[in-house]
Amino acid sequence: MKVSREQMKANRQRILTEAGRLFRAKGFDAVGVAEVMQAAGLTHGGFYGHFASKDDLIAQTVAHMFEPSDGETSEMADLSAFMDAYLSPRHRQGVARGCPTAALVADIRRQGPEARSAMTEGVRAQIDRIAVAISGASSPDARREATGVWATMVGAVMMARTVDDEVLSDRILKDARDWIGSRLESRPSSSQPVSAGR
Amino acid sequence: MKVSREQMKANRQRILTEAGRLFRAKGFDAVGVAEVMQAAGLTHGGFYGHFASKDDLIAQTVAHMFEPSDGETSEMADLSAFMDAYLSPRHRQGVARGCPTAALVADIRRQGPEARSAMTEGVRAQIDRIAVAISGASSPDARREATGVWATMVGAVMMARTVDDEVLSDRILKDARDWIGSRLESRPSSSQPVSAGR
DNA sequence: TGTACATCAGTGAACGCGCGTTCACTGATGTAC
DNA sequence: TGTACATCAGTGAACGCGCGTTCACTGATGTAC
Repeated sequence: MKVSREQMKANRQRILTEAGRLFRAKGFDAVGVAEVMQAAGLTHGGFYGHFASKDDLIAQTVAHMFEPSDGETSEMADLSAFMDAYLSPRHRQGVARGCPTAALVADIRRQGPEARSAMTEGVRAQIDRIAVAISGASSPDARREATGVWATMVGAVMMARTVDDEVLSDRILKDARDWIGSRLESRPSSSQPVSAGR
Repeated sequence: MKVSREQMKANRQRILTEAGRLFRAKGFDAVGVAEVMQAAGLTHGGFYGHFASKDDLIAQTVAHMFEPSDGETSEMADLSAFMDAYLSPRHRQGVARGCPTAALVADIRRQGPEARSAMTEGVRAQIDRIAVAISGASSPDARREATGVWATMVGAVMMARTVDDEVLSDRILKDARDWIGSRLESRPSSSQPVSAGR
């Protein structure tokens, strides 16, 4: 049965949100269209009223995940706190609601151009935010350092998630945090906020 | 038709090698059993004479990729050269023959226990090798630093591979290299070799 | 404001393709004599 | 050493399941009058 235009928009948002969760948790291939629709409280047949194909859903979901969520500014309030949260066991365990970059960099490499370009902008924006948080502006020098910081964070979380030994996993997160910390603490730093994507 | 025992062993090795290439390039899901067998010069029907299932192939391939190849020692000859090669456009482009960790961390997270434990040992061994290369021994302090270095390298290569802007991609590799370099150069360092796996 | 009707979001059955897996068969290997 | 035969690695057709996609249908929405 037909639903109101607002309801339809809400349904579409719900599909994107649930797809974001499921894709992060299981990867694009392991999540079916029917599963996404069911998670959104709909049946699979209606899918093609919202999206042209599964690839289209993937591209739009990636873009959606990188859009700053409502409460967020594009500024990083407290770089140190952000790093603590990012490199925490809690974030390691919460893949489905965690950073889309750490969850999907590898998968997006094999996706279409829209998905890749959405992630590219996400990476660029994140490096800029960290650069501003480090030095107060996005100068080339600050971006250089921000790139190192961001690469370390993403790499550490991904390894910590794959490793099957919790002691090693905890150690990876902690060591990465210390490694970044000792590198940055010798710097003049102004505190600014960051977001990891929704 | 039956083949000699040696031939059969050689076939099995070829299957593992080709599977390693294909899995790194496309991920586990996108590569079929038939495709692997064809790459090894065989037909798909013979697959189950070598492996119990596709999952079994995945587990054994992961283990195989992390075994040091014939010429390699488990020592890292020159850490600086290793980092240069690892964080190079050449390695970024050669996923299929490149580092299994950078190619498959994300995919292995969703695989069975055997695959995960093989990768865990691979990560642990790599951190130890880097620790030895940094400080001459695998002390806790050295491992702490080695973990930061390795996380940065893996994270940078993964992001450089996904980003669709070659300028940004090159910059990520270079900035990560500089970031690590400036961090390590203030340290007393003895040179020792590393391998990235085959 | 109320009524009649065209629109169209969502439903659920069905289709078709690809892929993992099975199996009867083939013919070279390698062993028993 | 040579021969007969049992073994078994590899072949290719076939099966069945899951998943992306299509489509005829339903019934609430929202517009025309």
